Amino acid sequence: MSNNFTGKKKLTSGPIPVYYQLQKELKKYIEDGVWVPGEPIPSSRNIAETYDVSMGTVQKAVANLEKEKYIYCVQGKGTFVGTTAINKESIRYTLLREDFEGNDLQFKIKLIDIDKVDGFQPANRFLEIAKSEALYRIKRVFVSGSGPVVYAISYLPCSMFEGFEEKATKRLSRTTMYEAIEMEYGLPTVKNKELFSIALADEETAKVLQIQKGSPVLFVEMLSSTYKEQPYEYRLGYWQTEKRKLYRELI
Amino acid sequence: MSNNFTGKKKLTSGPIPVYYQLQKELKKYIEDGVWVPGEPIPSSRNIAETYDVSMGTVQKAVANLEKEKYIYCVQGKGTFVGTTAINKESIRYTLLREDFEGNDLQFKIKLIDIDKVDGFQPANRFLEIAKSEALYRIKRVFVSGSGPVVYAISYLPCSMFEGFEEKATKRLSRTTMYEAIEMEYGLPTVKNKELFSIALADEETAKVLQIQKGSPVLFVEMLSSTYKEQPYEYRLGYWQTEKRKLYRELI
DNA sequence: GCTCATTTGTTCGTATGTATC
DNA sequence: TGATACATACGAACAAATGAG
Repeated sequence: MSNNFTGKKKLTSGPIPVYYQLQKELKKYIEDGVWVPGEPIPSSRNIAETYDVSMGTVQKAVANLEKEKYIYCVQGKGTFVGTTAINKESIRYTLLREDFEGNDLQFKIKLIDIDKVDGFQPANRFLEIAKSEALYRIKRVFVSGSGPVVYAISYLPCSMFEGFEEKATKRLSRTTMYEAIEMEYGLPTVKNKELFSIALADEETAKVLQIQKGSPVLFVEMLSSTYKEQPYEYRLGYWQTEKRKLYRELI
Repeated sequence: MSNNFTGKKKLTSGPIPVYYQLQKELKKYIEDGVWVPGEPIPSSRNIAETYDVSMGTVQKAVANLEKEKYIYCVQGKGTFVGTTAINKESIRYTLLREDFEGNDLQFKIKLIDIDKVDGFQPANRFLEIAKSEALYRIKRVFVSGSGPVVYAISYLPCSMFEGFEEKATKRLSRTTMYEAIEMEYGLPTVKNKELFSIALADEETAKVLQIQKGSPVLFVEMLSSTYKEQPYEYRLGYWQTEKRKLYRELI
Protein backbone atom coordinates (compact mmCIF):
# COMPACT_ATOMS: atom_id res chain seq x y z
CA MET A 1 0.00 0.00 0.00
CA SER A 2 1.15 3.53 0.68
CA ASN A 3 3.64 4.89 3.13
CA ASN A 4 4.64 8.05 4.95
CA PHE A 5 1.40 9.64 3.83
CA THR A 6 0.25 10.94 7.16
CA GLY A 7 -0.41 14.25 8.86
CA LYS A 8 -1.84 17.40 7.33
CA LYS A 9 -0.35 18.78 4.13
CA LYS A 10 -0.97 22.26 2.83
CA LEU A 11 -1.68 23.69 -0.59
CA THR A 12 -1.25 27.35 -1.42
CA SER A 13 -4.33 29.55 -1.75
CA GLY A 14 -3.15 31.57 -4.73
CA PRO A 15 -4.54 31.85 -8.23
CA ILE A 16 -3.65 28.25 -9.15
CA PRO A 17 -6.64 25.93 -8.74
CA VAL A 18 -6.50 23.60 -5.77
CA TYR A 19 -7.27 20.52 -7.84
CA TYR A 20 -4.33 21.33 -10.10
CA GLN A 21 -1.91 21.76 -7.21
CA LEU A 22 -3.12 18.48 -5.77
CA GLN A 23 -2.77 16.78 -9.14
CA LYS A 24 0.86 17.85 -9.32
CA GLU A 25 1.50 16.67 -5.77
CA LEU A 26 0.12 13.22 -6.52
CA LYS A 27 2.02 13.06 -9.80
CA LYS A 28 5.21 13.79 -7.90
CA TYR A 29 4.71 10.77 -5.66
CA ILE A 30 4.48 8.63 -8.77
CA GLU A 31 7.34 10.19 -10.72
CA ASP A 32 9.59 9.98 -7.70
CA GLY A 33 8.81 6.30 -7.37
CA VAL A 34 7.28 6.61 -3.90
CA TRP A 35 4.16 4.99 -5.31
CA VAL A 36 5.06 2.29 -7.82
CA PRO A 37 3.22 0.85 -10.86
CA GLY A 38 0.45 -1.59 -9.98
CA GLU A 39 0.27 -0.55 -6.30
CA PRO A 40 -2.66 1.36 -4.75
CA ILE A 41 -2.36 5.01 -3.78
CA PRO A 42 -4.12 6.31 -0.62
CA SER A 43 -7.91 6.44 -0.72
CA SER A 44 -9.74 9.53 -1.93
CA ARG A 45 -11.05 10.23 1.56
CA ASN A 46 -7.58 9.90 3.01
CA ILE A 47 -6.24 12.37 0.45
CA ALA A 48 -9.14 14.77 1.04
CA GLU A 49 -8.49 14.80 4.79
CA THR A 50 -4.73 15.02 4.42
CA TYR A 51 -4.90 18.10 2.18
CA ASP A 52 -8.06 19.45 3.79
CA VAL A 53 -10.02 19.71 0.55
CA SER A 54 -13.40 18.35 -0.50
CA MET A 55 -13.89 14.93 -2.04
CA GLY A 56 -14.98 16.60 -5.26
CA THR A 57 -11.64 18.32 -5.59
CA VAL A 58 -9.77 15.06 -5.06
CA GLN A 59 -12.04 13.41 -7.59
CA LYS A 60 -11.13 16.01 -10.18
CA ALA A 61 -7.39 15.66 -9.61
CA VAL A 62 -7.67 11.87 -9.71
CA ALA A 63 -9.84 11.92 -12.84
CA ASN A 64 -7.30 14.07 -14.65
CA LEU A 65 -4.42 11.81 -13.70
CA GLU A 66 -6.47 8.86 -14.87
CA LYS A 67 -6.95 10.50 -18.27
CA GLU A 68 -3.20 11.08 -18.40
CA LYS A 69 -2.77 7.36 -17.70
CA TYR A 70 -0.78 7.97 -14.56
CA ILE A 71 -3.29 5.99 -12.50
CA TYR A 72 -6.39 3.87 -12.93
CA CYS A 73 -9.39 3.57 -10.62
CA VAL A 74 -11.38 0.47 -9.74
CA GLN A 75 -14.68 1.16 -8.06
CA GLY A 76 -14.93 -0.35 -4.61
CA LYS A 77 -11.31 -1.39 -4.65
CA GLY A 78 -9.00 1.56 -4.96
CA THR A 79 -6.84 3.70 -7.21
CA PHE A 80 -3.61 2.26 -8.59
CA VAL A 81 -0.48 3.55 -10.25
CA GLY A 82 -0.64 2.91 -14.00
CA THR A 83 1.55 0.46 -15.89
CA THR A 84 2.58 0.56 -19.55
CA ALA A 85 1.03 -2.82 -20.23
CA ILE A 86 -2.39 -1.83 -18.97
CA ASN A 87 -2.53 1.68 -20.30
CA LYS A 88 -0.70 2.20 -23.47
CA GLU A 89 -1.97 0.02 -26.23
CA SER A 90 -0.97 2.77 -28.64
CA ILE A 91 2.61 3.02 -27.53
CA ARG A 92 3.62 -0.47 -28.61
CA TYR A 93 6.51 -0.29 -30.97
CA THR A 94 5.91 -3.36 -33.05
CA LEU A 95 2.59 -3.52 -34.87
CA LEU A 96 2.52 -5.70 -37.94
CA ARG A 97 -0.15 -5.71 -40.63
CA GLU A 98 -0.52 -6.73 -44.23
CA ASP A 99 -3.25 -4.21 -44.90
CA PHE A 100 -5.60 -1.67 -43.32
CA GLU A 101 -8.13 -4.41 -42.89
CA GLY A 102 -7.79 -7.25 -40.39
CA ASN A 103 -5.99 -7.39 -37.08
CA ASP A 104 -2.43 -7.10 -35.89
CA LEU A 105 -0.28 -10.05 -36.83
CA GLN A 106 1.30 -12.15 -34.14
CA PHE A 107 5.04 -12.49 -33.80
CA LYS A 108 7.67 -14.05 -31.61
CA ILE A 109 10.74 -12.35 -30.21
CA LYS A 110 14.10 -14.12 -30.24
CA LEU A 111 16.94 -12.79 -28.18
CA ILE A 112 20.21 -12.90 -30.13
CA ASP A 113 22.57 -11.51 -27.50
CA ILE A 114 23.19 -8.92 -24.81
CA ASP A 115 26.51 -7.27 -24.14
CA LYS A 116 28.13 -4.14 -22.79
CA VAL A 117 29.60 -1.70 -25.28
CA ASP A 118 31.31 1.66 -25.14
CA GLY A 119 29.09 4.70 -25.43
CA PHE A 120 28.91 6.36 -28.83
CA GLN A 121 27.26 9.28 -30.59
CA PRO A 122 24.49 9.91 -31.32
CA ALA A 123 23.19 7.29 -28.86
CA ASN A 124 24.63 8.88 -25.73
CA ARG A 125 23.50 12.31 -26.79
CA PHE A 126 19.93 11.11 -27.35
CA LEU A 127 19.99 9.27 -24.03
CA GLU A 128 21.27 12.42 -22.35
CA ILE A 129 24.27 10.78 -20.72
CA ALA A 130 28.00 11.51 -20.85
CA LYS A 131 29.98 10.46 -23.93
CA SER A 132 32.02 8.01 -21.93
CA GLU A 133 29.17 6.12 -20.28
CA ALA A 134 28.83 2.47 -21.27
CA LEU A 135 25.70 0.98 -22.80
CA TYR A 136 23.94 -2.33 -22.81
CA ARG A 137 23.37 -3.50 -26.37
CA ILE A 138 20.49 -5.93 -26.90
CA LYS A 139 20.05 -7.58 -30.26
CA ARG A 140 16.74 -9.25 -31.02
CA VAL A 141 14.84 -10.53 -34.02
CA PHE A 142 11.04 -10.44 -34.42
CA VAL A 143 9.68 -13.43 -36.30
CA SER A 144 6.19 -13.59 -37.76
CA GLY A 145 4.81 -16.66 -39.48
CA SER A 146 7.10 -17.56 -42.31
CA GLY A 147 10.22 -15.63 -41.34
CA PRO A 148 12.11 -12.77 -39.70
CA VAL A 149 10.57 -9.32 -40.03
CA VAL A 150 12.49 -6.99 -37.74
CA TYR A 151 16.07 -6.88 -36.54
CA ALA A 152 16.22 -4.63 -33.48
CA ILE A 153 19.28 -3.31 -31.69
CA SER A 154 18.55 -1.55 -28.41
CA TYR A 155 20.89 0.58 -26.33
CA LEU A 156 20.30 1.22 -22.63
CA PRO A 157 22.49 3.25 -20.24
CA CYS A 158 24.31 0.80 -17.94
CA SER A 159 24.04 3.31 -15.11
CA MET A 160 20.24 3.23 -15.21
CA PHE A 161 19.93 -0.55 -15.46
CA GLU A 162 22.34 -2.22 -13.09
CA GLY A 163 22.56 -5.97 -13.64
CA PHE A 164 20.39 -5.90 -16.72
CA GLU A 165 21.87 -9.08 -18.19
CA GLU A 166 21.00 -11.25 -15.23
CA LYS A 167 17.65 -9.68 -14.52
CA ALA A 168 16.28 -9.41 -18.03
CA THR A 169 17.71 -12.24 -20.08
CA LYS A 170 15.03 -14.70 -19.12
CA ARG A 171 12.23 -12.20 -19.58
CA LEU A 172 13.35 -10.91 -22.96
CA SER A 173 12.76 -14.16 -24.76
CA ARG A 174 9.17 -14.25 -23.57
CA THR A 175 8.17 -10.63 -23.26
CA THR A 176 8.73 -7.16 -24.66
CA MET A 177 11.40 -4.73 -23.58
CA TYR A 178 8.76 -2.50 -21.99
CA GLU A 179 7.43 -5.16 -19.74
CA ALA A 180 10.89 -6.35 -18.76
CA ILE A 181 11.98 -2.84 -17.80
CA GLU A 182 8.78 -2.04 -15.98
CA MET A 183 8.84 -5.30 -14.03
CA GLU A 184 12.49 -5.10 -13.06
CA TYR A 185 13.01 -1.36 -12.66
CA GLY A 186 9.50 0.08 -12.14
CA LEU A 187 9.83 2.44 -15.11
CA PRO A 188 6.74 2.66 -17.31
CA THR A 189 7.08 3.90 -20.87
CA VAL A 190 5.38 7.23 -21.38
CA LYS A 191 6.48 8.42 -24.81
CA ASN A 192 8.08 7.10 -27.98
CA LYS A 193 9.69 9.23 -30.66
CA GLU A 194 10.35 7.66 -34.03
CA LEU A 195 12.26 8.55 -37.18
CA PHE A 196 11.50 6.64 -40.37
CA SER A 197 13.90 6.33 -43.27
CA ILE A 198 15.55 3.91 -45.67
CA ALA A 199 18.75 1.95 -45.12
CA LEU A 200 20.67 -0.69 -47.03
CA ALA A 201 21.19 -3.97 -45.20
CA ASP A 202 24.73 -4.55 -43.99
CA GLU A 203 26.10 -8.07 -43.73
CA GLU A 204 24.78 -8.67 -40.23
CA THR A 205 21.30 -7.31 -40.90
CA ALA A 206 21.05 -9.23 -44.15
CA LYS A 207 21.94 -12.45 -42.38
CA VAL A 208 19.42 -11.97 -39.60
CA LEU A 209 16.60 -10.96 -41.95
CA GLN A 210 17.58 -13.60 -44.52
CA ILE A 211 17.86 -11.13 -47.36
CA GLN A 212 20.61 -10.05 -49.76
CA LYS A 213 23.30 -7.78 -48.44
CA GLY A 214 22.63 -4.26 -49.74
CA SER A 215 18.86 -4.74 -50.02
CA PRO A 216 16.84 -1.69 -48.98
CA VAL A 217 15.10 -2.00 -45.62
CA LEU A 218 12.81 0.23 -43.60
CA PHE A 219 14.96 1.85 -40.93
CA VAL A 220 13.23 3.01 -37.74
CA GLU A 221 15.10 4.86 -35.03
CA MET A 222 13.25 5.01 -31.74
CA LEU A 223 13.79 6.88 -28.50
CA SER A 224 11.64 5.76 -25.55
CA SER A 225 11.12 7.90 -22.48
CA THR A 226 9.68 7.40 -19.03
CA TYR A 227 8.41 10.02 -16.56
CA LYS A 228 9.75 13.58 -16.86
CA GLU A 229 10.76 12.97 -20.48
CA GLN A 230 13.67 10.88 -19.29
CA PRO A 231 14.92 8.83 -22.27
CA TYR A 232 16.03 5.31 -21.44
CA GLU A 233 16.22 3.33 -24.67
CA TYR A 234 17.60 4.13 -28.10
CA ARG A 235 16.64 1.50 -30.63
CA LEU A 236 17.51 0.84 -34.25
CA GLY A 237 14.95 -1.27 -36.12
CA TYR A 238 15.55 -2.80 -39.53
CA TRP A 239 12.30 -3.91 -41.15
CA GLN A 240 11.89 -6.33 -44.00
CA THR A 241 8.51 -5.14 -45.34
CA GLU A 242 7.97 -7.53 -48.23
CA LYS A 243 5.05 -9.32 -46.60
CA ARG A 244 4.37 -7.43 -43.39
CA LYS A 245 4.25 -3.71 -42.89
CA LEU A 246 4.64 -1.45 -39.88
CA TYR A 247 1.27 -0.15 -38.68
CA ARG A 248 0.50 3.05 -36.79
CA GLU A 249 -2.62 4.92 -35.75
CA LEU A 250 -2.77 8.62 -34.96
CA ILE A 251 -5.74 9.83 -32.95
CA MET B 1 -24.71 30.10 -33.18
CA SER B 2 -27.01 27.20 -32.46
CA ASN B 3 -30.41 26.36 -33.77
CA ASN B 4 -33.51 24.33 -33.00
CA PHE B 5 -32.18 23.75 -29.51
CA THR B 6 -35.26 24.72 -27.59
CA GLY B 7 -37.84 23.15 -25.33
CA LYS B 8 -37.30 20.45 -22.74
CA LYS B 9 -35.47 17.26 -23.70
CA LYS B 10 -35.50 14.11 -21.63
CA LEU B 11 -32.84 11.62 -20.66
CA THR B 12 -33.65 8.15 -19.39
CA SER B 13 -33.28 7.40 -15.70
CA GLY B 14 -31.83 3.92 -16.05
CA PRO B 15 -28.45 2.54 -15.00
CA ILE B 16 -26.56 4.65 -17.57
CA PRO B 17 -25.12 7.81 -15.98
CA VAL B 18 -26.88 11.02 -16.92
CA TYR B 19 -23.65 12.80 -17.85
CA TYR B 20 -22.85 9.99 -20.28
CA GLN B 21 -26.23 10.13 -21.96
CA LEU B 22 -25.87 13.88 -22.28
CA GLN B 23 -22.37 13.48 -23.68
CA LYS B 24 -23.69 11.19 -26.41
CA GLU B 25 -26.53 13.59 -27.21
CA LEU B 26 -24.14 16.49 -27.65
CA LYS B 27 -21.78 14.35 -29.70
CA LYS B 28 -24.64 13.50 -32.00
CA TYR B 29 -25.31 17.16 -32.77
CA ILE B 30 -21.69 17.48 -33.84
CA GLU B 31 -21.42 14.25 -35.81
CA ASP B 32 -24.64 15.00 -37.63
CA GLY B 33 -23.29 18.40 -38.61
CA VAL B 34 -26.00 20.36 -36.78
CA TRP B 35 -23.22 22.15 -34.91
CA VAL B 36 -20.25 22.78 -37.19
CA PRO B 37 -16.50 23.19 -36.52
CA GLY B 38 -15.53 26.57 -35.11
CA GLU B 39 -19.08 27.55 -34.15
CA PRO B 40 -20.31 27.84 -30.55
CA ILE B 41 -22.68 25.29 -29.03
CA PRO B 42 -25.41 26.42 -26.60
CA SER B 43 -24.27 27.70 -23.20
CA SER B 44 -23.86 25.31 -20.28
CA ARG B 45 -26.78 26.89 -18.46
CA ASN B 46 -28.96 26.55 -21.55
CA ILE B 47 -28.05 22.86 -21.82
CA ALA B 48 -28.63 22.29 -18.10
CA GLU B 49 -32.12 23.82 -18.31
CA THR B 50 -32.97 22.06 -21.56
CA TYR B 51 -32.16 18.61 -20.20
CA ASP B 52 -33.15 19.48 -16.63
CA VAL B 53 -29.85 18.47 -15.07
CA SER B 54 -27.41 20.32 -12.83
CA MET B 55 -24.58 22.46 -14.13
CA GLY B 56 -22.10 19.98 -12.69
CA THR B 57 -23.47 17.25 -14.87
CA VAL B 58 -23.21 19.41 -17.97
CA GLN B 59 -19.69 20.36 -16.96
CA LYS B 60 -18.70 16.70 -16.80
CA ALA B 61 -20.18 15.87 -20.19
CA VAL B 62 -18.55 18.94 -21.73
CA ALA B 63 -15.18 18.22 -20.08
CA ASN B 64 -15.18 14.70 -21.48
CA LEU B 65 -15.99 15.89 -24.97
CA GLU B 66 -13.22 18.45 -24.66
CA LYS B 67 -10.73 15.70 -23.80
CA GLU B 68 -11.98 13.79 -26.84
CA LYS B 69 -11.27 16.94 -28.87
CA TYR B 70 -14.84 17.22 -30.06
CA ILE B 71 -15.14 20.70 -28.57
CA TYR B 72 -13.04 23.32 -26.86
CA CYS B 73 -14.07 25.78 -24.15
CA VAL B 74 -13.07 29.40 -23.71
CA GLN B 75 -13.85 30.87 -20.32
CA GLY B 76 -16.15 33.83 -20.52
CA LYS B 77 -16.81 33.28 -24.18
CA GLY B 78 -18.37 29.92 -24.84
CA THR B 79 -17.87 26.34 -25.97
CA PHE B 80 -17.05 25.64 -29.62
CA VAL B 81 -17.01 22.67 -31.95
CA GLY B 82 -13.43 21.46 -32.46
CA THR B 83 -11.46 21.79 -35.67
CA THR B 84 -8.56 19.64 -36.87
CA ALA B 85 -6.22 22.60 -37.11
CA ILE B 86 -6.73 23.70 -33.54
CA ASN B 87 -6.90 20.36 -31.86
CA LYS B 88 -4.80 17.78 -33.50
CA GLU B 89 -1.18 18.74 -33.62
CA SER B 90 -0.39 15.03 -33.41
CA ILE B 91 -2.46 14.00 -36.38
CA ARG B 92 -0.48 15.94 -38.95
CA TYR B 93 0.73 13.64 -41.62
CA THR B 94 3.90 15.36 -42.67
CA LEU B 95 6.48 15.91 -39.96
CA LEU B 96 10.04 16.26 -41.15
CA ARG B 97 13.14 16.05 -39.03
CA GLU B 98 16.81 15.36 -39.43
CA ASP B 99 17.21 14.03 -35.94
CA PHE B 100 15.50 13.61 -32.56
CA GLU B 101 16.83 16.97 -31.56
CA GLY B 102 15.59 20.26 -32.94
CA ASN B 103 12.24 21.22 -34.33
CA ASP B 104 10.10 20.19 -37.24
CA LEU B 105 11.45 21.35 -40.56
CA GLN B 106 9.41 23.67 -42.70
CA PHE B 107 8.23 22.70 -46.15
CA LYS B 108 6.14 23.97 -49.02
CA ILE B 109 3.42 22.08 -50.82
CA LYS B 110 3.19 22.25 -54.61
CA LEU B 111 0.09 21.04 -56.35
CA ILE B 112 0.95 19.01 -59.44
CA ASP B 113 -2.55 18.22 -60.67
CA ILE B 114 -6.08 17.15 -59.81
CA ASP B 115 -8.21 14.87 -61.96
CA LYS B 116 -11.03 12.39 -61.85
CA VAL B 117 -10.16 8.71 -62.24
CA ASP B 118 -12.05 5.42 -62.21
CA GLY B 119 -12.33 3.68 -58.89
CA PHE B 120 -9.88 0.85 -58.21
CA GLN B 121 -8.98 -1.67 -55.57
CA PRO B 122 -7.81 -1.49 -52.88
CA ALA B 123 -8.64 2.25 -52.73
CA ASN B 124 -12.40 1.88 -53.02
CA ARG B 125 -12.42 -0.97 -50.53
CA PHE B 126 -10.49 1.08 -47.98
CA LEU B 127 -12.75 4.07 -48.60
CA GLU B 128 -15.79 1.83 -48.14
CA ILE B 129 -17.43 2.77 -51.43
CA ALA B 130 -18.62 0.72 -54.43
CA LYS B 131 -16.04 -0.59 -56.89
CA SER B 132 -17.47 1.54 -59.66
CA GLU B 133 -17.42 4.88 -57.87
CA ALA B 134 -15.08 7.49 -59.32
CA LEU B 135 -12.30 9.16 -57.34
CA TYR B 136 -10.54 12.48 -57.31
CA ARG B 137 -6.79 12.01 -57.64
CA ILE B 138 -4.61 14.80 -56.24
CA LYS B 139 -0.88 14.74 -56.89
CA ARG B 140 1.33 16.96 -54.79
CA VAL B 141 4.98 17.33 -53.94
CA PHE B 142 6.36 18.52 -50.59
CA VAL B 143 9.52 20.55 -50.89
CA SER B 144 11.83 21.30 -47.99
CA GLY B 145 14.88 23.50 -48.27
CA SER B 146 17.08 22.07 -50.93
CA GLY B 147 14.67 19.79 -52.74
CA PRO B 148 11.60 17.55 -53.00
CA VAL B 149 11.03 15.19 -50.07
CA VAL B 150 7.58 13.65 -50.52
CA TYR B 151 5.50 12.77 -53.53
CA ALA B 152 1.89 12.31 -52.38
CA ILE B 153 -1.03 10.92 -54.36
CA SER B 154 -4.39 11.29 -52.62
CA TYR B 155 -7.68 9.67 -53.56
CA LEU B 156 -11.03 11.08 -52.44
CA PRO B 157 -14.52 9.72 -53.26
CA CYS B 158 -16.12 12.06 -55.81
CA SER B 159 -19.50 11.45 -54.20
CA MET B 160 -18.34 12.91 -50.87
CA PHE B 161 -16.61 15.94 -52.36
CA GLU B 162 -18.73 17.49 -55.08
CA GLY B 163 -16.89 20.14 -57.03
CA PHE B 164 -13.58 19.50 -55.32
CA GLU B 165 -11.48 20.83 -58.20
CA GLU B 166 -13.05 24.26 -58.18
CA LYS B 167 -13.33 24.57 -54.44
CA ALA B 168 -9.95 23.27 -53.40
CA THR B 169 -7.46 24.05 -56.13
CA LYS B 170 -6.62 27.48 -54.81
CA ARG B 171 -6.43 26.30 -51.22
CA LEU B 172 -4.22 23.29 -51.88
CA SER B 173 -1.23 25.30 -52.97
CA ARG B 174 -1.27 27.26 -49.75
CA THR B 175 -2.66 24.86 -47.18
CA THR B 176 -2.88 21.21 -46.19
CA MET B 177 -5.48 18.75 -47.36
CA TYR B 178 -6.99 18.67 -43.86
CA GLU B 179 -7.60 22.35 -43.73
CA ALA B 180 -8.97 22.47 -47.26
CA ILE B 181 -11.47 19.69 -46.53
CA GLU B 182 -12.47 21.08 -43.19
CA MET B 183 -12.98 24.57 -44.58
CA GLU B 184 -14.93 23.51 -47.63
CA TYR B 185 -16.86 20.49 -46.35
CA GLY B 186 -16.87 20.87 -42.55
CA LEU B 187 -15.24 17.48 -42.00
CA PRO B 188 -12.52 17.42 -39.33
CA THR B 189 -9.95 14.66 -39.38
CA VAL B 190 -10.29 12.39 -36.39
CA LYS B 191 -8.01 9.45 -37.11
CA ASN B 192 -5.15 8.45 -39.38
CA LYS B 193 -4.03 4.90 -40.06
CA GLU B 194 -0.63 4.37 -41.62
CA LEU B 195 1.31 1.50 -43.15
CA PHE B 196 5.06 1.85 -43.62
CA SER B 197 7.09 -0.14 -46.11
CA ILE B 198 9.68 0.08 -48.88
CA ALA B 199 9.04 0.70 -52.58
CA LEU B 200 11.19 1.24 -55.62
CA ALA B 201 10.65 4.51 -57.43
CA ASP B 202 8.84 4.22 -60.75
CA GLU B 203 9.55 6.64 -63.55
CA GLU B 204 7.05 9.25 -62.38
CA THR B 205 8.09 9.14 -58.73
CA ALA B 206 11.77 9.28 -59.66
CA LYS B 207 11.17 12.36 -61.78
CA VAL B 208 9.22 14.20 -59.11
CA LEU B 209 11.68 13.38 -56.35
CA GLN B 210 14.70 13.95 -58.60
CA ILE B 211 16.19 10.55 -57.94
CA GLN B 212 17.16 7.55 -60.06
CA LYS B 213 14.39 5.30 -61.28
CA GLY B 214 14.40 2.12 -59.20
CA SER B 215 15.85 3.80 -56.10
CA PRO B 216 14.35 2.59 -52.85
CA VAL B 217 11.96 5.04 -51.19
CA LEU B 218 9.97 5.02 -47.97
CA PHE B 219 6.40 4.13 -48.91
CA VAL B 220 3.62 5.32 -46.59
CA GLU B 221 -0.01 4.39 -47.19
CA MET B 222 -2.46 6.46 -45.21
CA LEU B 223 -6.17 6.24 -44.57
CA SER B 224 -7.78 9.30 -42.94
CA SER B 225 -11.17 9.20 -41.26
CA THR B 226 -13.63 11.73 -39.95
CA TYR B 227 -16.45 11.25 -37.41
CA LYS B 228 -17.91 7.76 -36.98
CA GLU B 229 -14.75 6.20 -38.43
CA GLN B 230 -15.83 7.32 -41.89
CA PRO B 231 -12.76 7.12 -44.18
CA TYR B 232 -12.46 9.93 -46.69
CA GLU B 233 -8.90 9.96 -48.04
CA TYR B 234 -6.55 7.24 -49.17
CA ARG B 235 -3.05 8.52 -49.73
CA LEU B 236 0.16 7.08 -51.10
CA GLY B 237 3.31 8.87 -49.97
CA TYR B 238 6.75 8.31 -51.46
CA TRP B 239 9.50 9.69 -49.24
CA GLN B 240 13.04 10.49 -50.18
CA THR B 241 14.71 10.16 -46.78
CA GLU B 242 18.31 10.95 -47.62
CA LYS B 243 18.35 14.24 -45.74
CA ARG B 244 15.00 14.46 -44.02
CA LYS B 245 13.17 11.74 -42.14
CA LEU B 246 9.56 11.17 -41.20
CA TYR B 247 8.95 11.94 -37.54
CA ARG B 248 6.28 10.51 -35.24
CA GLU B 249 5.50 10.64 -31.55
CA LEU B 250 3.46 8.08 -29.64
CA ILE B 251 2.05 9.16 -26.30
C1' DG C 1 -10.88 53.09 -18.81
C1' DC C 2 -14.99 51.45 -16.42
C1' DT C 3 -19.15 48.84 -15.63
C1' DC C 4 -22.07 45.10 -16.31
C1' DA C 5 -24.23 40.98 -18.21
C1' DT C 6 -22.85 36.55 -19.94
C1' DT C 7 -20.24 32.39 -19.87
C1' DT C 8 -17.13 29.08 -18.28
C1' DG C 9 -14.16 27.50 -14.17
C1' DT C 10 -13.55 26.18 -9.27
C1' DT C 11 -14.86 24.56 -4.79
C1' DC C 12 -17.60 23.02 -1.10
C1' DG C 13 -21.01 20.25 1.14
C1' DT C 14 -24.13 16.69 0.98
C1' DA C 15 -26.55 12.67 -0.42
C1' DT C 16 -26.98 8.47 -2.76
C1' DG C 17 -25.49 4.64 -5.84
C1' DT C 18 -22.58 0.69 -6.64
C1' DA C 19 -18.58 -2.44 -6.69
C1' DT C 20 -15.20 -5.07 -3.70
C1' DC C 21 -13.87 -7.88 -0.11
C1' DT D 1 -23.84 -8.29 6.17
C1' DG D 2 -21.20 -4.49 6.79
C1' DA D 3 -17.17 -1.63 6.04
C1' DT D 4 -14.61 0.58 2.53
C1' DA D 5 -13.84 2.59 -1.79
C1' DC D 6 -14.91 4.98 -5.91
C1' DA D 7 -18.92 7.09 -8.93
C1' DT D 8 -22.74 10.06 -9.72
C1' DA D 9 -25.63 14.00 -9.01
C1' DC D 10 -27.45 18.22 -7.05
C1' DG D 11 -27.27 22.94 -5.46
C1' DA D 12 -25.05 26.95 -4.23
C1' DA D 13 -21.55 30.33 -4.19
C1' DC D 14 -17.81 32.70 -5.96
C1' DA D 15 -13.88 33.47 -9.35
C1' DA D 16 -12.25 34.80 -13.79
C1' DA D 17 -12.45 35.86 -18.64
C1' DT D 18 -14.95 38.08 -22.47
C1' DG D 19 -17.23 41.50 -24.96
C1' DA D 20 -20.63 45.17 -25.32
C1' DG D 21 -21.97 49.63 -24.00
